[in-house]
Amino acid sequence: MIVSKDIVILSSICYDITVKYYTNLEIAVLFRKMAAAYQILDENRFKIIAYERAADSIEHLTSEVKDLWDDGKLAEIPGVGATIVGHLDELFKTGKVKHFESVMSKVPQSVFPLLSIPGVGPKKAYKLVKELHLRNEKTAIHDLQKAIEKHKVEPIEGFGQRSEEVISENIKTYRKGAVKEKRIVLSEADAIAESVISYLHKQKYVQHIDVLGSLRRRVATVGDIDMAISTTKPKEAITYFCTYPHTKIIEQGPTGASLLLHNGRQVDLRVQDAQSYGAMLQYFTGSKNHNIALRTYALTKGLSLSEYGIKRIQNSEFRIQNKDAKNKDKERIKQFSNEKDFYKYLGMDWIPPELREDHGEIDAALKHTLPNLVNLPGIKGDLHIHTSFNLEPSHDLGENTIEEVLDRADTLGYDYIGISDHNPSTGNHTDEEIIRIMEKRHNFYRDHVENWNNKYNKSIQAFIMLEVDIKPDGSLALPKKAFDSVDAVIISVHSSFSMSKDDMTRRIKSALLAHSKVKILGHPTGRLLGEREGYEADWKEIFRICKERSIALEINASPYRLDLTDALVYDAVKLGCVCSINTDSHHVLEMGQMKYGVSTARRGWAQKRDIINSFGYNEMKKWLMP
DNA sequence: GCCGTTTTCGGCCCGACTGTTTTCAGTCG
Repeated sequence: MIVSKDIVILSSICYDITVKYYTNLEIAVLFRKMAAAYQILDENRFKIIAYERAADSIEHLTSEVKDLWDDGKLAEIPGVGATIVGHLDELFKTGKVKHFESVMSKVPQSVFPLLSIPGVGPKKAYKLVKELHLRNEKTAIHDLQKAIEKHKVEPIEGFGQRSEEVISENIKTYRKGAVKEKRIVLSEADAIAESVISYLHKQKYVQHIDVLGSLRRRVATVGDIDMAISTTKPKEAITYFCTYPHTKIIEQGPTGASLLLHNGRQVDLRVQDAQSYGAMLQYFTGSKNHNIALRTYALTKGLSLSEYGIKRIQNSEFRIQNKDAKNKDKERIKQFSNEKDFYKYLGMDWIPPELREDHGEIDAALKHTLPNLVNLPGIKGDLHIHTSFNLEPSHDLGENTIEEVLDRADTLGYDYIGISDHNPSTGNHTDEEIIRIMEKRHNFYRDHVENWNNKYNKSIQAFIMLEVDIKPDGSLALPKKAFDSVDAVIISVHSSFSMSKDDMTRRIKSALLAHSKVKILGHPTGRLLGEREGYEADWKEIFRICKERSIALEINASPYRLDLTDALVYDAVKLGCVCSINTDSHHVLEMGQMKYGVSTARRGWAQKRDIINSFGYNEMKKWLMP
């Protein structure tokens, strides 16, 4: 979950520097700084929450706030009301917000870097800055460490010997870079989770194990790995969990424990008995915003939700009176052994974890209009596979032969595949050479696929496709005549990523219109998780053309890409576009990564009808080669 | 400061843990 911690990652973006263009992330950071400042100034806590909400919501937006401002649509952002619209207006017009400046002037800037230390929030940071006279924003953490060495923190009111030690330790953790900033991709998180799960399964008193949090929701990147078990022996289970190889026990209590593993990842375990396991799953799956929305709704029905179950409340006064009568409350709590019943009790359908982001799923669950999401068994083929056939491309060849690819497709139960090697390099060949290579390739695949099917008495169909580069000017890196040797093509950007939004939009648009055999736009945003942000483009415009020309948007299933992103899948599907979930495999093992693309599609509310490779072969052929 | 599922005022999610405390504040998820 996003907390004020990432304020410091961008500490170079000082609020008072006047810049003309603010990115969403910069605005989110600015708002979180405002929330922290308000906390220090003891402002109304709901105002603080409002700024944090607005920051979250802006950070996860698919369009740029600046563009919404241009279109006068700022108020459509959830959590952004009249006041913040006014502030953003001022920010975009003048590069600053007078009200923010006046608030910031009351708070020493050196508190903000301290917020990146785990366990240090705005209040503690402020106290430390004030008592220790930490005036320099750039050296604040270093200066704090020095003060700790001289034991100057211990005597400060509200601190003590133990907190001095803890802060010192946490500064070291932060310095090592072990703190949250580095999220990992789903496949890595899966591997860690599987290892812990098999370790826990060795104990017979462990009944159920489930992965929770962002990993269960299949978010593209994961911070902590959350899991839950139901057991008859909670105490033993937690003690046993803490024997899993680790560098540090971060926390250990009667309801769970957190470990820091050798690889720097944190694993949180929650423990519950079987009767309340459903409520626990629901609660720790999140997202935070989904749970807040769900609880807000429940309150209107006089119900209060927690990880233990659901209890009836009369009014808020009653709640306060009963705060100390906790045990009594627990007796009256309605327990749920599974999630379905939990949601049912609230009058709604069970919500698939991938949808739990407070994007309208609660409303849909109440009205019984949740989408029937696409799933892995519904996938009939993979249209983006590279083989080792050497057509002298400008990018990587695949590592396996067409036969090995067909073997694997058979194992995966596919009806068809698309062979989509990179186009022959244009620099090293004349057009005539490329046309000859492409003809040779076509015959090669036709013969080899037929032979393979005859040999094994199978009937896997292969579309002979190609992944063609979109050149910087928007033309395609394949001579017109060479299109005769393919059934259809995927077009992708593989170079010149840093272009202006307008230029990139023009480039992609012209490539989409370049040839009638263009049927798929490959990894549309070009992002590489943890390495490269996707480029910007006018997606609405691109989606519009794709819909018009019957071109699918690829959901590239590589866990390092997941591109289209979930949020853009949502937009695309809503506009009536179709998508194609492809693995872009360069090795047959990667063909197993289809599940990551499927979960991304599900997070984008995609149904079977929105995904072309859930079509059977005949329908697919009709769509791909009209 | 937001928002309307009790709709333009009066609410706003809930609990665990930690450390410094003797009933609570701060932080976290």
